[in-house]
Amino acid sequence: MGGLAATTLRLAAGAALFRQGARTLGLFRVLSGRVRLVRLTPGGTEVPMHTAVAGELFAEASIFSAHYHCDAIALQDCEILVYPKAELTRHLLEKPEMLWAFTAEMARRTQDLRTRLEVRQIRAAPDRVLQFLRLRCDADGNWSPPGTLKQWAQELGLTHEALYRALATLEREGKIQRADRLLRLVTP
Amino acid sequence: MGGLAATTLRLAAGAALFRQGARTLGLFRVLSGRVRLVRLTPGGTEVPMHTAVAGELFAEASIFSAHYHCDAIALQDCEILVYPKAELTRHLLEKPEMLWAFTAEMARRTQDLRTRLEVRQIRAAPDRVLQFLRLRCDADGNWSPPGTLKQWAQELGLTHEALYRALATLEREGKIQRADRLLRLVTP
DNA sequence: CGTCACATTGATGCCTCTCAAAGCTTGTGG
DNA sequence: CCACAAGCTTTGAGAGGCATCAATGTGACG
Repeated sequence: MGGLAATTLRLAAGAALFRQGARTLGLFRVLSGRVRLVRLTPGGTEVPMHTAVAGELFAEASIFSAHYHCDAIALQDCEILVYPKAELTRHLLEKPEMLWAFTAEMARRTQDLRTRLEVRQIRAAPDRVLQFLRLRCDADGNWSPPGTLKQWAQELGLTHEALYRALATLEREGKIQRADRLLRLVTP
Repeated sequence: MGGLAATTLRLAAGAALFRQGARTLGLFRVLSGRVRLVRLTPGGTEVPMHTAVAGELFAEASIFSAHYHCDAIALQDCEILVYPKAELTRHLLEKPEMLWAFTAEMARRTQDLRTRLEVRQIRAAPDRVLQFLRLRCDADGNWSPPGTLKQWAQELGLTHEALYRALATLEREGKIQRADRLLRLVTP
């Protein structure tokens, strides 16, 4: 964001940058670490909506809302850049090509959310994991979860036990291979 | 969309406006009827991403993509307005306030998708239905499903049997009241 | 070396999916 | 006006799988 004033702040692992219902300050860029956006169901379970990694912008939708609809929780120690809402708004309105890029980013978020929804519709845990891997792995079928398996399990909407078992099953069936943290998809 | 060329077309109930993977034409407005955007899981189940009602714009994300990521299926007989992609792009870039409104609409979509994700995380069918109603009902706690209960069940990510049973359970427990198509939420 | 969180496996129960069958509603054609 | 067909609605029975609770192993870090 060339020439846009911004302040940085630090966030310890597990700390909240903002909570659902809080007034929106603006939006954020992750400089280092990872931040997860989660909603809480009435039952109290956390539903991850997005995980922003280093370099990434997040909480875009908050520009158009007076209050946040999610909690933002640091998964690790983080450095965060803050773009104040008012300035950012002015900035975007003055430079249409910037706004265009911003809109394109939001479109990508939409696609990502739709993919999440699609994956969550698959009930069988092994199939859900498999589909997730298919969508995320590189050309060689490799992928590594960024963070713990427990965190990944939340992302998938499974208990961690279910994920462990699913991975064990898939490996037993020869559909994936595991080497330390690396997962390889064995394509038929 | 003032002054933007557009053509209209008709769509019979059940017909597809476009399919996943097809080249993007542009975007659409529903003049009458209802159109559902669905993705297909590898297992073949349809996952509804959005249901556009009369007056609503849909397939916005397609402006930034060469191919559609969803199927668009008419739930009823429909009239659809088509905005060609190239013209629309030019139009949006020339009028920043138009682009701003467009972006705001995308932000709303994002929130809607997140709500969907949140509701789907609730496993127990009665609780899921209840939460859906809480989010959708009016001030008096009333809501009516637009369309059949089967369609609603898909929207909820439940089998229609599970939905019928959940509604029966909720009514038996006095948490909702049913009168023909109308549902009333009994708040404690 | 002790603590704490993650990783893994076991046993149990509940709930949704699946398959099946029977009322009910709507529309169509004779 | 009635008979039939087709699709929605509703309820039943059975099974499989994930959540839950529980216990143990393992790794990192002070």
